[in-house]
Amino acid sequence: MHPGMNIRSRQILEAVIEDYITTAEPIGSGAVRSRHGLSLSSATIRNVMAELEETGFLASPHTSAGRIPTEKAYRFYIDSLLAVGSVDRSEREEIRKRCCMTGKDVDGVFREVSQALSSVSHYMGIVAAPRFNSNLFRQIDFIRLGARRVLAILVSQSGSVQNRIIELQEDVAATELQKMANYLNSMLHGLTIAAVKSRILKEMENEKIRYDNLLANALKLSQQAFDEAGAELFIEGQTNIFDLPEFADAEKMKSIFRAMEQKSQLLVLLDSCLQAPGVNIFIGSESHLNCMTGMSLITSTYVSGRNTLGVLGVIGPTRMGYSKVIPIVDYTAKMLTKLLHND
Amino acid sequence: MHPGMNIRSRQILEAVIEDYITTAEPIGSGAVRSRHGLSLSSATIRNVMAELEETGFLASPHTSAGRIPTEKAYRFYIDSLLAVGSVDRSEREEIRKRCCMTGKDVDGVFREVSQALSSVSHYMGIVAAPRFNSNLFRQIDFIRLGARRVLAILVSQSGSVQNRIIELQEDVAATELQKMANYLNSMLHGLTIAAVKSRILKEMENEKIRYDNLLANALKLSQQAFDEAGAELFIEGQTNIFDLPEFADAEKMKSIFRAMEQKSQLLVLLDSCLQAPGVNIFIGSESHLNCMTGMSLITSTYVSGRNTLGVLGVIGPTRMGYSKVIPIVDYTAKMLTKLLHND
DNA sequence: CATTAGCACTCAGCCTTTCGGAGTGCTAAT
DNA sequence: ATTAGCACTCCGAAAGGCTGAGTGCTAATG
Repeated sequence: MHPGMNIRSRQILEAVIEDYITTAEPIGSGAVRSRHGLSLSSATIRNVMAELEETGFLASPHTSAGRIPTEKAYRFYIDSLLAVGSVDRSEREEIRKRCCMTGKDVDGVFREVSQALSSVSHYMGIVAAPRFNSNLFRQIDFIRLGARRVLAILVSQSGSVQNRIIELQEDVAATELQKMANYLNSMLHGLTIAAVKSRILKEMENEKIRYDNLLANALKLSQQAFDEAGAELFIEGQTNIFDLPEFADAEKMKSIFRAMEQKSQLLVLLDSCLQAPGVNIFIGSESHLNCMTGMSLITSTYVSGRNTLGVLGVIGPTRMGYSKVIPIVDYTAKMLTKLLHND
Repeated sequence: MHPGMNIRSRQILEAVIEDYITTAEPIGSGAVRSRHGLSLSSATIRNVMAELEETGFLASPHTSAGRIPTEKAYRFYIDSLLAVGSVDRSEREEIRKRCCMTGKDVDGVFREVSQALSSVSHYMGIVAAPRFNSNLFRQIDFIRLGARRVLAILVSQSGSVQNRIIELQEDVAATELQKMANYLNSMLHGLTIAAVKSRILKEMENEKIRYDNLLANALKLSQQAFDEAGAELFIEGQTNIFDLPEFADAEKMKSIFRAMEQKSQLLVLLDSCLQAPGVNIFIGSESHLNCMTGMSLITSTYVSGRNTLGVLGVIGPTRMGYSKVIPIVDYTAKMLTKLLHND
């Protein structure tokens, strides 16, 4: 329980927050009274609201407007007041329907899940694909595209496929490439991609192999093939936030789109969620990203066995419908976990 | 030469168009005179401009504003007036620098080219990847992900990689999958993907094969693997158009983003360019897409040998800097052509 | 002593009015 | 044919006024 926060204050704070979430407009004392059947006069509510402003839970845009919740208020709301709802049948249905893999690209699955999140929540859906690095190696293939050009195809245990084009110094025959792939496949079987990388470096030191032209080349090739790629982030439903009144103004739209364009900052934030299993919530500045001003992020992790694979979530305004969205994110993460489980 | 269009009218029309391209504001008779050193009075210019309005080349937003060019004017400008410039050294440099394949994903190459287009033109870059269908088959691979889940990896001659997750009725061993892939690879070698599909259907009719469980299953699998995927369209630099004054208003931003989200309409338009080699220009409504109101599209095709592979281009406002952008699109298309050429 | 009615006060948002400037079309002079 | 001159139009910014929602304070009330 928060100091200086009796039952009545909590009720009023809750009322303000919930009304503000639905209307996006400052809430006045009268509105609290009429919309929540409190047997109090607006004057009393005004007194309480003034108090809540003093303690930092409410703020007023200007003297004669109603009050709006501060980040502190949302935090308190989520930690102490919020009754987390459940996911509607129809929404569950939609998420489930979209969570199917057959006939899709692996990336396509993540994109689809991201779309599901955005469509059900009406905010932006976001899915960070598993870091390729922490995945288990499954297979490598080299395909000769041209005289000096090779396509490397990497497949991980979870089924992610990456491909890289590699330019060579000299021509290599297709049969040679096949041999190289065979050699690498047997050597690297069952290692994590991270381990693969260090193994390749170690092998390259090996005197015997150094003088075997084929193997030396194979290692050089594979080294390029495993070069770190930018982790993939699927953000969908950006146009959803266009309809929110707080982003009606062109300047704010700009800044949000700019922010979503450079995904690296977001990735850092999402990565930090990998350590914290379950649902995480970042309200406004809690994310320490200035691109997230006025926005909140709800995340959850999807796993495979004991391994945390990745993070997904919803980005919306700070006044987002937490009681609805939290269970949606939770449910979707569980669905994706189930989906990725190869029995 | 256009009827009723003498030298002076052309000069004035050109002046209005070029000024409007740089300022985005209606151009008055005075502005034409002062900014273009014409030895004519503004009154004369006014007369000419009134004439140009009659013939449909200019329009005035209201009585006491200057004139803005119509689509007809842009069309005339491009067909008859425009001195197509060349690409600046520094811009060529940037495009060239970005057009490199090593270490990239195949899709990554197209995305990068799209980014190059947007960054150099300051509008939106757009690249349609080659239609998988018209590509030549190179290789198929099946990887067993789990008891009833198989990952199919398709590689085309050009190096595009597609992967599909396929759910099976029953478990299939990895060695079986290998055999299936071998069978398909030898059968389908050198066909176009379109031919592959019909070949598979035909084979499935074959009585002998019908009763060979392995082969029958292989065909069923491959059929799913070759199921049409949405063609890929890479649109980059959407935030560039935020800075254009004509899209400063929130409503217009919305509509553009909505339009870019559903890429299918654009794909149809781009597909139509596949037939017309070289640079194509669609001014405003010429694209017959209402999502392109007020926007123009400049495209060019990239090829491999005699085959047209795909289309790339730039989307900007109708008042875009054609003399700059046309050579950029042209140059980039040629770079991509060169890039994709496997010697 | 907590609660409430009453009241003066504030201020964003909207509407209206005003006004200047940029640009036009027309006419008469060159 | 060209141009100077002039009356006219109309956008858009600036300024003023009004309204209504909402506040804080005070004094009355149970």
